[in-house]
Amino acid sequence: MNETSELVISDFIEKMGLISQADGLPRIAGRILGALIMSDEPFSFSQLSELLAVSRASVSTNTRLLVNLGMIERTTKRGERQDYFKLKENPYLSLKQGIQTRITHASEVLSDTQAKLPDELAGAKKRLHDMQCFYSDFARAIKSIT
Amino acid sequence: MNETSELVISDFIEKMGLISQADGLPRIAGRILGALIMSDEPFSFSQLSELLAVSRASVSTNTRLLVNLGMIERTTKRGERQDYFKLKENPYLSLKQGIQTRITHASEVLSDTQAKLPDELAGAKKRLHDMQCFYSDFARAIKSIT
DNA sequence: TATTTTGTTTAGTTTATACTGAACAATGTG
DNA sequence: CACATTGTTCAGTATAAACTAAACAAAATA
Repeated sequence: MNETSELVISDFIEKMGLISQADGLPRIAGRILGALIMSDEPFSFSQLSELLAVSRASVSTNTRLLVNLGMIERTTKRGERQDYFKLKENPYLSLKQGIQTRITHASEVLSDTQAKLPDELAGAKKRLHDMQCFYSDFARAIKSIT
Repeated sequence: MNETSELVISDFIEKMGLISQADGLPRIAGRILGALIMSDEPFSFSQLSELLAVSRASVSTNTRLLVNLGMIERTTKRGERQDYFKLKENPYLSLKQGIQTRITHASEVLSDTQAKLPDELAGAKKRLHDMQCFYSDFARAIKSIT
């Protein structure tokens, strides 16, 4: 591993932190993800803490978050007491599902409201309907991704 | 307008605030959007401030945000000094574009990093590639929405 | 010109949340 | 058993963002 590569990698890790933040996840979660994407071997709990220069508490909470999201998984090594972490096979599947959940919820709010309104409020019902169409198209498009 | 409808409407406005928040926008922006969706007539600046019980400053910043996002537009009325606001014709188009921008940015980070890495790091390049595939599929799916 | 209306901007407050340090429990090791 | 290692939890701090009040500028009105 030469110096240039190391720079590219640490750069990528930081950028993943920012992307993560833009998606509403903690910056550290993104950095952990970035580190695991770049590594063939699983990272140990303390390795992550050192590499990213963050507290063990943050490693604990953010790895759990990513595990719950289904993006990484906890592994072990023979003769080792530490927890290890690696990318899951299809890390983006659950990311997709998370987005779907949010869209579905919005879509429900829209159709519920539409149903509750009297027919006199035709304009509002129309606008709600349009918006819901957009959301269901959106949901369908995402569902189509393999 | 009967009482039940008013309740449904104020309920919807609050829910739009929460949805907006989940999408990374200010709660008040969502509430403004909700109010405009429900109303056939444009709302004036001060009407929004009163209806939603928020400061004029918040109305100013959040309406501007929504105008910049292309979701609402500023209008006027003959003989009136106040600004008015109403939903744009296709409010979701630009919402879609915003998502596309974010995805495109992430995709670029991934391909840039991939390009910079030496071929020895085949595993990392593979994982970057997989992730980028997901993002470009995602972008394509969204682009397909009318 | 003085006053009111209107929207913007800025400085400060409030609120939410990311993050840390330290205490802790569980488990392994000598 | 004493001690070290490891991950979690909790209380507190730091940070970022939403929101407000008040000062402000621009324009209409009197």
